Amino acid sequence: MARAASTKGNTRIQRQKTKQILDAALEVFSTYGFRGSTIDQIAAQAGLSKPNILYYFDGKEAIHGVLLDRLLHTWLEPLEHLGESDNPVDEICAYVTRKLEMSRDYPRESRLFANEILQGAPNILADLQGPLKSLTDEKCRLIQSWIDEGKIAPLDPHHLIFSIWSTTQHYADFDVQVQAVLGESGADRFATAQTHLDRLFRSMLTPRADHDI
Amino acid sequence: MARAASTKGNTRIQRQKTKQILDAALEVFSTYGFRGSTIDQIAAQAGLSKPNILYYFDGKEAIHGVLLDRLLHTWLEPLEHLGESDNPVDEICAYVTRKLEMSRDYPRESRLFANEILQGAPNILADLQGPLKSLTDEKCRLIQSWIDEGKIAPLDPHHLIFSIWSTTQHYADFDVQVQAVLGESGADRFATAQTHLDRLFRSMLTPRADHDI
DNA sequence: CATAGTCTTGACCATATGGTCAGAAAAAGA
DNA sequence: TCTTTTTCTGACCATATGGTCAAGACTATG
Repeated sequence: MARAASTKGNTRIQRQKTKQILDAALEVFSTYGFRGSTIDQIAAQAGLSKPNILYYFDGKEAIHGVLLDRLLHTWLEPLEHLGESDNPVDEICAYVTRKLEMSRDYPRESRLFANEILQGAPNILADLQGPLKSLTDEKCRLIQSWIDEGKIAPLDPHHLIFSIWSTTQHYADFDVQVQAVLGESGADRFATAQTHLDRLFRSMLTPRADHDI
Repeated sequence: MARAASTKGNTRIQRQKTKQILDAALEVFSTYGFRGSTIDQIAAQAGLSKPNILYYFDGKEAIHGVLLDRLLHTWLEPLEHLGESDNPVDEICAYVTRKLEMSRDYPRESRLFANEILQGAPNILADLQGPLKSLTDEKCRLIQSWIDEGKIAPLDPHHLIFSIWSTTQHYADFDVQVQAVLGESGADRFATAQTHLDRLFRSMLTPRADHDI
């Protein structure tokens, strides 16, 4: 009867099929973007018929919407865990590591997000200006306090976060380019990236004698 | 009569209209991606009729192809200028600055490129594996020589380049997010980013005493 | 100004795509 | 088993979109 507009989850079959569809949709949307994807593609990927897809979801946009909702949650989580610490440099580097691991383990989510932002974030602009901005501002105040205490080198917290996001997500969003440029030696790209990024941010964050800068 | 398959350029009108169309197409493609864009959109943006667009180009894909060709040239140029220098740190930082300026001045080109890579680079994969890889490898050897001479700190040249690309292009590709997070204070985002990135890469590149690492 | 060549467009076509629907098939209850 | 509910599908519809074409409008030039 009356049920959630876009997410069924009562029956066993409903749970299984919705999951199946969302996984297929993530695969397709993250590869071709929203407008570049078709319900038929999603159906084929999920091994279901098109009308069957539309039996579980109210339309192409509804599927996309559910994916974006879940994505935002997943995406914000690591930053939420950036907390108080005796050693802020390690704390931030741990965040970098975590973000890189997400690029390695959830590249589809990263590309879905990138696609959405690239096209002007038509569906998640409010979330960016609301929850994301709030959380980011909060963490920037924390970082600023570390700077004031002299625990990390002085820098612009917001841009530090942008640098972390961009460098780590690059390995998911631009993986094709990364692999093309690295060629044969690209097999261990995430391991070498980990070493590189840790060194990059550690060297920037570690406070040093005044005369160095 | 016989003329270039996709680029007319003989008559004055031809030059003007092709330019007009390419500019409109860049606007549209960079915003909605290839499959998300329609010839009608491009026509509207260019102030021309759809058949008129198709009079100058052999189809949607041909327009996209021309844009990608030009893009690759424009995109590789800054890296080509990374050359010998007494002060490698300044040289690399100048490259960072140049890349950031390109994000500021040519955001559409950056997004067109990002869209193409995100979707698996179907049209430029060969260029990535060929010219781009060659150029990158060459510059990495140069960077490695600087490392060997002790002029810059030891690091992975390829990943250094990835970090430069990602951090600078982020300000074009993810501008919506950057502005959402920065809010009111985002007006001077490119200026503050410049300061931040210069500091970031300078601190990583500057060699220091062994005991520091 | 007449003519050849260039440019432009309204009308049209074929296909792709999002979405609907009536009814069949399968599960779940009784 | 019989009934009810849920799940599934072939056939279908309306629209959007890439692309064509014949004919008209314009431009340069002899």
